[in-house]
Amino acid sequence: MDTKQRILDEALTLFSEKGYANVYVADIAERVGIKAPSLYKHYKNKQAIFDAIISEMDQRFSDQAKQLQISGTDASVDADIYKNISEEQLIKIGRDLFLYFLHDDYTRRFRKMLTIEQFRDKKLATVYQQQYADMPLSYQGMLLGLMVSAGVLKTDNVEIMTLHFYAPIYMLLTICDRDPSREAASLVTLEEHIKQFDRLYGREKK
Amino acid sequence: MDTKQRILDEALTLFSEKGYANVYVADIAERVGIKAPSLYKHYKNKQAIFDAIISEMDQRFSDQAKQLQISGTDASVDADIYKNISEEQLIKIGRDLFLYFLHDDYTRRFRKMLTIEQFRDKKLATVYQQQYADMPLSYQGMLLGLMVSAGVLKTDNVEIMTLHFYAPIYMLLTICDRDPSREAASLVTLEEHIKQFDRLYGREKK
DNA sequence: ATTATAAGCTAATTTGGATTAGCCGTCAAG
DNA sequence: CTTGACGGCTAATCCAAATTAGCTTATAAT
Repeated sequence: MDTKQRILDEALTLFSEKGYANVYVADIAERVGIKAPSLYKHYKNKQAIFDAIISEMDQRFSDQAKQLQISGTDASVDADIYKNISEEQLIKIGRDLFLYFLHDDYTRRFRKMLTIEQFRDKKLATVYQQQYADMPLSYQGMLLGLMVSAGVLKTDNVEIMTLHFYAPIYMLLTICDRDPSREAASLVTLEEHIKQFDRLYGREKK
Repeated sequence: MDTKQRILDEALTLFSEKGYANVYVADIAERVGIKAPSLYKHYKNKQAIFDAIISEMDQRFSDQAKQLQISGTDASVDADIYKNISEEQLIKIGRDLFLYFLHDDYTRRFRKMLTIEQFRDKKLATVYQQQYADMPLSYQGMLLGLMVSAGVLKTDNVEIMTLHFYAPIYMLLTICDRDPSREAASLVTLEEHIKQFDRLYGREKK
């Protein structure tokens, strides 16, 4: 990774831990292994570093959205995948979503930074909203909707069902962001959550 | 309210909107209607203002915890209140919880400030965790547990049931914090959530 | 009445941290 | 081989904000 990119990377790490205002350009430089004034060979000023992070994020997120769109259409094409989905597979979906959000380095740092900065900038609030509320809900909603069509799950309100699926995952995620030592316990809870979800919405009632 | 208290109040408002580092003592002073140097007649420095807010918060929260403890014990004494609880009453419980968290001025500002500062200070993360995750879960868990005992709700895992009740409320709350214009829609969703919750866990399956 | 204290003000002062100036070595293109 | 762009450095400089100094007024206690 070249210096210009490493600056973004280290800056993002620091911003996600302390917030923009509490990070000194000297800190960023030190982590990159250069002196503060050298940063200015790459970016006009501190704000420009932040802006570059945001536009990189925009890029990644829109790429990702496209990917989801595609895999979304693909998924609806061979919807019969979901006909015979098992509880284990449902657990896997939830667990993968959770662990991706929690461990993917970029995602995790972006989310934490957005968490800190969301109230200062309406745009950031909107990005957060889309990325961690609206988009997961609509994407998961589509998947679960397929399962409803396939008859694996049953409900007359897919939206609320999706909320019931995703909100606990989201909440556990914010808990682990705040205190990573709770990850193990959260994974157990997550699994129980999905089992219960499956029992509640699955065709067979016990 | 005397000046000393008004300083805390205005500082909290500003901290909850911009975060500690982005608030200037001159801003706080202006809102109080005095000049910045006069603040120092009341507090040693900016940090002391923040600390005073935190210790006031500690106080309020521990008072509140005591209250809940008491009303908790009371509630279990006359547990039969919950025998005949209706769907409307369940909705009211969720709605009241949601609107209290969302509109109570102190609670709302504290929560937003904690949201911003949580990653900088382990103690703040812990307070957030207790206040908006663990305590609501244990308190609501107790209430729902009573309803299970009373036979109104049915589950073999009260903890997960409580998560299913509370996590959507929590998520809608963070959505509204981020964008208050979504409050109306969130209230509708909230109501549907609880109706569905009641159907899922209620004794009568439709 | 006198004085002490509280609480405000204006005018410095201090300071931390971002930014700029200007110099130097390296290396690729001509 | 030489030049110019790139990316680094040290040593200023600048500036916004926190904080301090020191004066003033009001009020309450002696």
